[in-house]
Amino acid sequence: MSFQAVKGTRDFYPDAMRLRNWITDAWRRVSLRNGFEEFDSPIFEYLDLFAAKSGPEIAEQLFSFTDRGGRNLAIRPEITPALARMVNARINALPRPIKWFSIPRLCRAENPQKGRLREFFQWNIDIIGEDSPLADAECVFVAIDAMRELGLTAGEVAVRYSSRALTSRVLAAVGVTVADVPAVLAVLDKRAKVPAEAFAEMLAKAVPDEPARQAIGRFLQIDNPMGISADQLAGLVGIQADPQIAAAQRDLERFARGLEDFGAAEWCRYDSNVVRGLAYYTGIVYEVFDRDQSLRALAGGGRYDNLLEVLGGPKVGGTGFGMGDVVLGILLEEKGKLPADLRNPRLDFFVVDGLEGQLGKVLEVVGALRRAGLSADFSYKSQPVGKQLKEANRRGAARAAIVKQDVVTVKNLSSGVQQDRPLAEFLDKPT
RNA sequence: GUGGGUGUAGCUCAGUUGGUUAGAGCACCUGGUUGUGGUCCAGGGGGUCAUGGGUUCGAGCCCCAUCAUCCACCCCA
Repeated sequence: MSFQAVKGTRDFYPDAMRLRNWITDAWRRVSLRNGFEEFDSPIFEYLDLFAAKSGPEIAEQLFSFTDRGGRNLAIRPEITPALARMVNARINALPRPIKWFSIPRLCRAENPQKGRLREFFQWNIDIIGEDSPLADAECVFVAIDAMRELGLTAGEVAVRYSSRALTSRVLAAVGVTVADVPAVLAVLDKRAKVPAEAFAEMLAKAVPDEPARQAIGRFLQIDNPMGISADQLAGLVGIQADPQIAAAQRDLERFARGLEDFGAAEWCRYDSNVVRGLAYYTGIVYEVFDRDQSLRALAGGGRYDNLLEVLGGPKVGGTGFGMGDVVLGILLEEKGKLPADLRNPRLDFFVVDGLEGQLGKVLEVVGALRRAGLSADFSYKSQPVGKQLKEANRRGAARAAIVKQDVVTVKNLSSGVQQDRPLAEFLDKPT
């Protein structure tokens, strides 16, 4: 009888674990320096929490089960509902804006393929209780800050953003009913992913009215809706000017200016094709992509002003993004960004028995080093100095401490330089 | 759920129209050599050739089924 890891899951052997930590450590570092606090939630929740946010169909796409008390539970496929739940529970006590981050382990019952597994880690950055588009801009800045931290450049990844508020209002203005807007948005989301004819066909099905379709086409051509007035935009599309459209434009404009002030503008551009699926987004939305666009999105996010309310809280808006470890890992690997020294664990000292037969003294030295906060290891086997140094080298030790009668020879294993020191002194002050 | 590709050692892969006890490199273990390491040499462990059936005198190789995995579609919080 032999077992293997479940479909779509990964074992993290030490090599892979170092890589995972390298990424999550960077996420954590970046979060903290941008003023975010870490939180976490249980790995399973009531199924209804996810169903309330995403509809009952979601149950098919997550791992759910019934506990012995008859409760319907599910492993979290995302952490945002839990975030909303936690914030709602203390909404009046938390100082705002609430800037929180998390690096949860998530599971989704989908078929695995490139960049998509059934279990993964996802970095989440959220700002709740701040309506200004500057909060959205700050989130994008944080995403870019992380890209840079991991060694990626503006030539390798890009952020594409748009405004769901603007797009929705324009659709309404050309005559798409409120009920049909989600379906049309779903079609727009396909624009860059399917051939032009296929897109035209899908759009014709969703919007039977020919003039309305042409107006939508004109809107999609606009590549700088924040650089023109509401009247100009209305004129270009062929619709009536609308205060809500003007408001959405102003938000986009403040968002774009914020990105510029943050020094992040070169990473970002407006793209009307960005819609973000059928999610709960209400305002600015964005995705981070590799420039070659050979992979899935590295991250996606946007503003969600109704989510807390939908989950039983007050109408407090939020904005944020999620970034998964899988696609990011593939991109970093493909671009050769993984640091070479991830191959070896760091070891400050490897303690060598220089006289073969005084393991006790070796342990004494190892203990002293470890108490001093240095990483140190040794060989269990009694063997010649040469073999021990071979092991030290294999273990990636920076230095070897060769213990003799009353002397320790400290050898730098990269330069080969070595120096004798009295044992007592070394034990007292190893560095 | 649908379609396609691939399954031989821990990893990357050889394996001739089907022909004895299935191989290499890397990794691992042991020993030797190098003044105290990175080199080099020798040896070793490890494979029911994914699984089950079939064809054949004979199957890693051909056929069928199953399973796994990868890629794409659906979906994508």
